[in-house]
Order: sequence, then structure tokens, then C-alpha cells
Amino acid sequence: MRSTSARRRVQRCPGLQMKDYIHSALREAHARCREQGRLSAECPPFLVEESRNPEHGELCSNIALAAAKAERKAPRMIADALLENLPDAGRRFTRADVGGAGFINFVLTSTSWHEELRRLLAASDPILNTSAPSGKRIQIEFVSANPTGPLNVVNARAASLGDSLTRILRALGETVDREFYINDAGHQVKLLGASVEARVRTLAGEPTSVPEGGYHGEYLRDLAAEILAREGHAALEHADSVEHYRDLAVRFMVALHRRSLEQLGVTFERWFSEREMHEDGRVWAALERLRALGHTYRTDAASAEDDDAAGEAEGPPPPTAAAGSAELLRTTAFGDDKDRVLVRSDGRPTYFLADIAYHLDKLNRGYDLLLDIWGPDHHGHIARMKAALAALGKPADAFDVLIAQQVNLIQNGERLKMSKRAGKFFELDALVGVTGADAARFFFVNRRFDSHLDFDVDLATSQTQDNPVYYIQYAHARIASVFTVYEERQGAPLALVPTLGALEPLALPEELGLIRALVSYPDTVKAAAAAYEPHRIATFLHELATKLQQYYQHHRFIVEDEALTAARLYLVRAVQNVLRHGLGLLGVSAPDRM
RNA sequence: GCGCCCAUAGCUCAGUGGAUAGAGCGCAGGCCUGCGGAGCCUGAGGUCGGAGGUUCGAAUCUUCCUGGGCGCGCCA
Repeated sequence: MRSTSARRRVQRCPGLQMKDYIHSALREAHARCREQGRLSAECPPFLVEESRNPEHGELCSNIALAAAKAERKAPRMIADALLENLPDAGRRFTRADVGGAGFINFVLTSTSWHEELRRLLAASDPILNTSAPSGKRIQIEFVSANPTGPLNVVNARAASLGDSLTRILRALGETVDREFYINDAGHQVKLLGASVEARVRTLAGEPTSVPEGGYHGEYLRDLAAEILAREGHAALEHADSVEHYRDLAVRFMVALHRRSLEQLGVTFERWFSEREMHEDGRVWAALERLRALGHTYRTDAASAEDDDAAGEAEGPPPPTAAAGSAELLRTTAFGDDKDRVLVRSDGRPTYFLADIAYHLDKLNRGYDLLLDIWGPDHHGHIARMKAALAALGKPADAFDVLIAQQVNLIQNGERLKMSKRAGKFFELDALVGVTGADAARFFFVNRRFDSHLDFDVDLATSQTQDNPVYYIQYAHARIASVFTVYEERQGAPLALVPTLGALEPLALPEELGLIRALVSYPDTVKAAAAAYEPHRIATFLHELATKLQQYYQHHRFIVEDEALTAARLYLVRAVQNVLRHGLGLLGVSAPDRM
């Protein structure tokens, strides 16, 4: 299968980034110290990062602390030795000194920050493609809800997470496809078909009750009316009526899901049918693979009472089926705490076997990394799925599961209870209808996915400063508005890329602080990608918007001094670019006007 | 009983082994003739659930305990 994610072409940034510059200067200093015999061990891995506390300079490194153990020397002594040997060919920093436990702190020249800003503005993309993509083909499977009812808020959370991860990974040059697994085989969808049939018959004047355990939702009434209108009484004459209605119902429900997800701005490269896998033999093929590898075994024949369910399996029967005995996979040999059934004693495959076949199918399609997002009620399945793939000889790092935890809805400061009355609110459509897609997307990825989420519906709906998504969007719109004013007065837009000299007037702490924040953006995105945590971007954007608002509050951008005006506008344009880019990674719009 | 997730300010939550643990809301007090006040500033508020361990250094890693959520089917 082809990748639909076109590898983004990103302009490589000219010049060396400051952190890289300091990193290599420190490595050089380390090498010199070794030549002088002041240090003996290999250079350890170390970090160069932003200082949190302004008293600790602008950037800092833990190299001396990292080296302390191997050198058996106090970190401060090592730091002093490194400082004496620290090169600065580019004259990029004005101060480098040792603080605290042995950190080396750096204060950069303003010009260094101006360079950074110019590099940002010159690049076509704020990520700058500084990281090397893994080259892996990645597939993220999420939502994959049963087609028996409407999507709910947990599905919405999983959708927001999966889609944002896709956008983040793609922004870093990775190849990613999104997939939705449709559970259109088995008992539940058959029951769905029977429920629809009962509705159609009732509407046609043949009162029929919905079967035991069937589905009663309003949405099925709509479908039944549609079927009757289209097929008339012929609808009642089908020989395989349950299958007929099942197929119609599944198609209807999948379309409903697709529409709900599109409303949230989430689309998939592929919708994968479980039933097709049963029908064309891929499920039994997976079983045969496991058999051939010697990882399956049979239980003793079961009692005769199970027999009445036999023969209901979809697709061809299992090869060499042994009537009356179940077939299990020895998952305990691969870290599971219990062996798991693959084929029931009546000959039907379990959901687990189909799932194994599905994951095998994904790997056969050429994916190197499968990322599944599951609900909290499925975490018990991780061990068995990993065991199954290990049994098939697949590498352990080819499959990972993220558990998106439950969602509590908060309204009027109180937790909404799941009930018939409130139930509607737990549906994706109802929630998004109230909050809008932007707020929903932002709130769903504003927290770590593995914590329970308290979703404050009132806050998400409010158009005030308290609502973080509006606060961030507002910062973006405000910048757009500044440019409108500037262009009206100036009669011409600002040139696209400034000269270094044009940024010279930027000297305020707020200004250099904003540049520092912008420079750290690519690291934030990389960290979010590595940990599969989009919420890091949400946090970053809120901090950046805050810095912008503070700057705006205290300083006018458009002033008498034309050179100063231009410099400030270049700065806020870079801020605007990063805000727009970051919001885009979360699937949230960046409006120019609100 | 076993397994997974969680526990950080009054509330909701950030915090890739680093320095004095941060933000928003709430609370107390201040700031508006301006490019969008849908804003900004100051302050109070913490034994990072508890106890050991590893480490030069632990909210972060590890063990145990406590409390909360979820899961332990030949259901999906």
C-alpha cells in the first residue's frame, strides 16, 4: 500500500543552531582537557537546554555533572577545567560561568538571538527539519468503535489524540497512516441487523420486538424508515434477512461514525473491515501460521451442549477443525499470564484470533511500527497481543499501545453522571455541537492521555480569557490585526525575510525571551513525538501566548521609529507562525479574526 | 487475589535524573484615553499520598504500603 502522507519538503536551516553550537564547543573543550590530562574518561552524553531561572543564564549544560562519576572528581572542578578550554569562534556568548552544583551557564549575545530569529523567518517551516526522520512506516489505529452505536467522548478523545500524533509525526518527516478497524463481524453486528429488521417490520405494520440484548437507539429508527422507503415491502422478503439488515446497518453506522469524526476534523487513510478478513481466509491463515510455529494446542473435547452454536462461523470453516475442542495460543510462553483461546469448541474464531490476523495483516502491508490507541477497558489485552506478535516472530518494538483514559464531563462545576437523560451528552456529536471542534480538539489533547480527563464543558464553550484555546487563538488574531493596521499605515507589507541588521533593535528582555521560546519549539515538538504526548504542545502554546500578551501589554509594536517597528513586527510574525503551526498540529484553527 | 493507569497549591493540571517544583482557575490587592481589556502586574498558598532503596543529585528510577479508576470470558 502506498503512503498517503507525502513527505514534507522542508528547507534546511542555514547556520548552526545555538544549542548545537554550544554542544560542540563543550565537546571540543572536553577533548582539549583530555589532551592536557585534566580529564581522562570519554565525553559522556550531556544536555544543553534553556535555563529555567534567569539567574542561571539563558542556556545551561549539565556536562560537568554527567562527567563527574567517570572522572571521580567534583563537578565544579570539571566545569572550571572545561571553561578554561571553551572555544567561541563565533563569539556567540557574552558569559559562560559555573553555577550551583556545577552547571555551566551561558548568556548569549543579542546578535546570536537575532540570528536565531532570522533563521526562523527564513525557513519555510518552524520545525526546520532538524531531526532525522526514522524512515519507518508508521500506522496509527484508533477509535475502531463497534458499529452498533454512536461515537462517545472517549472515542472523541482517542480520535483527537491519534490525529494529533499523526500530524506531529508527519511534521517531523515521518510517514504515518491512520486506520479505523471496523468490527463488522460476529454476534454484536448480527444482533444489530436483527434489531433493524424488527424496526422495519414494526414500521411495515408487522409489530416485532427487538431481540434480547438488541439495540434500541433512535438512530436505528431513522435507518429503518429509510430502508422501508427505499425497498418497500420487498424489504421483508429477503431470504438472509438478518445478514441483509446487518450489512445495511453497518454501512449506515460507519457512515455515521465517519461524519462524526469529520466534524471533529479527523479523517482516516483507511477503514478496515474485519469481516473481509474472515471471508477471504486471512483469519484462518493467521491460525495456520501459529500452528506451524507450534504455539497452539487443543483442549479436551467439550460436552455436547455447545454444539447448537456450531456452523455459524462466517467464511470458510477452519482447516482441520476438531469438533468439540477449543484451540489455544500459548501466550504464557511470551509473557502473558494465561493462555488465550483462538478457536472456540464450536469452531468459531475468537475476537482475539481476528485481531492477531489484523495486526499480522498490517505488518504484511509493510508497516514497521503499529501504534494502537485503545480505551481503558482494553488494557488487559496488551499482554496477549504482544505475546501473539512475539509468537509470530515479530520484533517487540513493532507494536505499541496507548491507553486513552476515561473522560468525565463537568458542567456547572459538577461531574455529569452517565444516565438516560445525560447520556446524549456523552456522544461525540452532542459535545462537539456545543463546544465546537476547536475547543473539543484542544481540550482532549491538553492533558496527558493516560490520566483521567475532567472536561469542563462550560469552560470549553466560553469565549473568554479563561478558555485556553480562545486565549491562544486570540493571541494569533491580535497579531494578524497588528499587521492589518501596519499595512494600512505603511501602504505596503513587511518584507518576507529581514536582514540581520533589521533585527538589531530587539533588545528588551521580553523580546529576547520570546525568541528563546520560539527557538525551543522544535524541541517541544520532538519531545511530544517521542513520548506520543501532544499535550506538551498545548502547554507550550499557552506559555507562548502568555509571553506575547505580556509583551503586547507593555510595549507598542507600531512606533515612531520605523526600524524598531519593523524589528518588532518580524518578531511577532515569527510568534504568529509558530502559534499557527502548533495549533495546526493539534487540529485547531488559527483565525485572523475572532 | 492478580494485572494496568493515576496520586504535585483550595480546584484542574504541567514538570525528557538536575539549581529556589511551575501554569490556569479561585482568593487578596493594583493597572484601561493607545496596534483588539477576550488583557496586564503584585501577593498569599506545597513535608510532590506515605516509608525504604539506587544516585554527587529523585516529583521523576526502584521496592513496599495507602487511596482512587479500570481490567481479569470459549464476549467484542
